[in-house]
Amino acid sequence: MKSYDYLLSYNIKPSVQRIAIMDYLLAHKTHPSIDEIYLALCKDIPTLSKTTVYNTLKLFVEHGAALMLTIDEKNACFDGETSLHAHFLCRKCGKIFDLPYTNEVRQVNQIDMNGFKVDEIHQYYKGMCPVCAKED
Amino acid sequence: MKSYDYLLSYNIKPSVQRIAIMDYLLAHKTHPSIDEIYLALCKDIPTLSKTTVYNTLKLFVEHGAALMLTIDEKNACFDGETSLHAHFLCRKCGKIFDLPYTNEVRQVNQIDMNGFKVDEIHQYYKGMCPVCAKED
DNA sequence: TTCCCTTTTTGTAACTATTACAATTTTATT
DNA sequence: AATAAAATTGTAATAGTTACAAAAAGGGAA
Repeated sequence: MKSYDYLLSYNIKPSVQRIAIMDYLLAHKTHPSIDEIYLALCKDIPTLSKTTVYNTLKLFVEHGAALMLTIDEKNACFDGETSLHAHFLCRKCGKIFDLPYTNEVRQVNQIDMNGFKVDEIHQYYKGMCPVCAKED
Repeated sequence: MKSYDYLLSYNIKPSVQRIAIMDYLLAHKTHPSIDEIYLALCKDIPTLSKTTVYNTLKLFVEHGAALMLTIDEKNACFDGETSLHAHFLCRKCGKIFDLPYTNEVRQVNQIDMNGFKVDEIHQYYKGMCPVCAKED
């Protein structure tokens, strides 16, 4: 019941669908898209609607329980790991990797940069991952 | 004829449409979307097709003459300023602002991070801009 | 339990952004 | 002027996302 308590800690009322989606996010650190999550969970919850996946992830993001990544212009991707870290998109295999965060700006909560109130930071890198680079 | 030579310097063959689009990008540092560019240029080039705007910006990005921003999940935005800088999206007014780049990682060209070959870096902030923050 | 109210989920349809593609137009070359 | 190559255009298709109303599920109070 890990996801159950995790959701509660973010003030999200647990439900079968919400727990399943959070379970998936916490178990699969591959930054899955809506479609991936939907297709994977359909097997267990045959009545699952894609709209629910959309609604639920939107809810998670609003409550800070997940991050939405826009590093891949094709699909929004989601990350259950909400601590400060960077992302790398491999142009060849399309996978998204976690990388250490190297920015001077580190505090996400309402820090003040010349009057700009920042509440969310993203650090995106694109290029080729070690495996794909070796294949070249 | 600034855009003309600018395009040539990126090995892009100039055309009426390409020059108009690059002119717009260089004159409007507001990170416009495809639609904004299309609607703005339609007045001058009534035959302009939205497909051309898509094709042209894709070409610009491939040649390094422009950047595609994915900070706003709704629309891709484009930036004629290709030097290293960060972007800030205001959640209230939706505008995108330039901010100084503060990352330790500074070299875009094929630097090597633990085997990850990076060729593009994005630093995105979200929150509220000074003007909108004052209105609250 | 049953009734009633609220929340969540679902499915369809609508909408929007983007891409594919073939036809047309323009440009460059001989 | 004729031809080939490149660029542009318009339409149609695709894909991702959202709106919305109906159905289902959950949660007290009588």
